[in-house]
Amino acid sequence: MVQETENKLIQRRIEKLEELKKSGIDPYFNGFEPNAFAQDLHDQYDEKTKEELEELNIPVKVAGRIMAYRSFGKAGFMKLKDFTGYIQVYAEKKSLSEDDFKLYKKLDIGDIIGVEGVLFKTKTGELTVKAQKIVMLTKSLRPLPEKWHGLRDKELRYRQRYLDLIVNDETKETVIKRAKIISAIREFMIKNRFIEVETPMLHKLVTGAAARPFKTHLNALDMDLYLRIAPELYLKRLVVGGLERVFEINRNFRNEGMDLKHNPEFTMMEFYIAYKDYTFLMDFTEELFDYVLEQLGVEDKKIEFDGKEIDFSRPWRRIYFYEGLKEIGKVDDDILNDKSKALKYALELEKKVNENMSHEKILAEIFDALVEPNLINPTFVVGYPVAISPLAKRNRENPNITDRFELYIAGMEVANAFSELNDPFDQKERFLKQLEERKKGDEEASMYDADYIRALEYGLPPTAGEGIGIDRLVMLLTGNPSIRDVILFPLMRDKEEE
RNA sequence: GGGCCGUUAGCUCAGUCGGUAGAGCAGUAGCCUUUUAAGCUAUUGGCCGCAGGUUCGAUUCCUGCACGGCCCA
Repeated sequence: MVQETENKLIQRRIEKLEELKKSGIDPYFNGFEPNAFAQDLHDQYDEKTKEELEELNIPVKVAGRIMAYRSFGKAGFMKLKDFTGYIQVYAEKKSLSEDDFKLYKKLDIGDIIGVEGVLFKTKTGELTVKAQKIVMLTKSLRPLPEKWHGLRDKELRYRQRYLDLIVNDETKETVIKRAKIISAIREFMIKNRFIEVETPMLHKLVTGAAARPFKTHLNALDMDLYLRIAPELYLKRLVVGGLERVFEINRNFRNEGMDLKHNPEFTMMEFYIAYKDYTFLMDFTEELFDYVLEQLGVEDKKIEFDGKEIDFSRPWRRIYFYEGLKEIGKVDDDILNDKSKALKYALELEKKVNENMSHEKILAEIFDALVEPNLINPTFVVGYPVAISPLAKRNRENPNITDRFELYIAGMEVANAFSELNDPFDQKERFLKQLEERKKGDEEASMYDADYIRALEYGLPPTAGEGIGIDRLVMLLTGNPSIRDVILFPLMRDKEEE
């Protein structure tokens, strides 16, 4: 329900809109094209002196939203915002037609206008457009948040992101930086001869990660489907098909809780490269980050995140999973060796575990609680147990662990990678093991994918694959400790409205 | 899922030891031709998140609910 007073503020603007129409002005006029953007004008002319600008007498056409309006009788200033930045406009009676001056006096903060005029510098040296013509382009009917404090309410910022973007420049900067990060990643992949592909979002089977899926239904075929939790098996099918270097940057959907680090839909890059193994991926990941940091202009390889300094200088720390538990988690040997002791310990840590879980899965929960938060600088955790790595290749020396790593930064899991299991017999066994886990109540366990086994029987070359959580990477590089601040429209509960 | 905190004008926030509210900005009416959160004068604007309880009386106290934030799982 629109509040009574808000109604009045809107009502007043609707009246202004009607007045405009009456005086023959189209409040949604689409015939004005700017020939300059705010930031470009500053870049080109900020260095020029007042006198030089007067001499040059440069005509410009700018357009944007009115963010500030300061008027005194027969003249005034407006701050106009376009997608590049801000440019000030000076409107004075003697430089405008009578109609345009009248229009100027009726403008509201939030209106989108076009201005034709010449550049000059004010007393205080600010580059400004002296208006000779003002055109109403879009009348704004709702009042903007306050100019000084802006929009602070996180709930409103997420629900009405358009408003957040109008008012809070940091939000726009995060969006732009996110785009830059993704472009840099894409460039790096393409430079390394990867091919970008898109694989299905609608899956018949839940595979490729340990997570609960969203269910949906295709009416035409009366078929139940799942939104994908990972593209993994499709991408590896492509490697079987001879696309030896593929990557996909796209959304995954996981039906699980939401918090600072989780949104039900999130963006991930997965990539696969034939004839390489997981040790290659560690080096490659370091190079990728190097490239992205370079593109962002981070020269010292250090960033600050959530009050912590994070140093991306190479090489990054590498530690075995079991070693991490012992050395960082201070977990005793008998917990590592005895499932019942591990279970008891995990319960003491208030983790959601039960006796149906494998020993390794319980250890992974303990790892989450005790080791993960302490991995601040980039750290590769290597050698995850087979039992919790159903798609990873076994280590040759120790068949109980896999050639797999996870990358942790600032206490967050940022990447997961391994040498791909390409032995169809072993893969079949692992799938069957997962089915058992499912029967025991593990809803996150993988389903059996027979077609994928068939693909492996044709032959998957030795391949290394990795997934990198893009949202978390963007969080790190933009300094936002909440995933909701790097996703434009994070999922929100419905709020009762009208 | 549990704990703590928040929800008051369009926005940012005060406040009421229980007697139905206030500022700044925005708006409106004036004055003002180089402002930078422009200034000055006057002024409009409130189901104090929703529902119930206690009370002569609740925006305030209690309970429940909704939404959000933080912490834990």
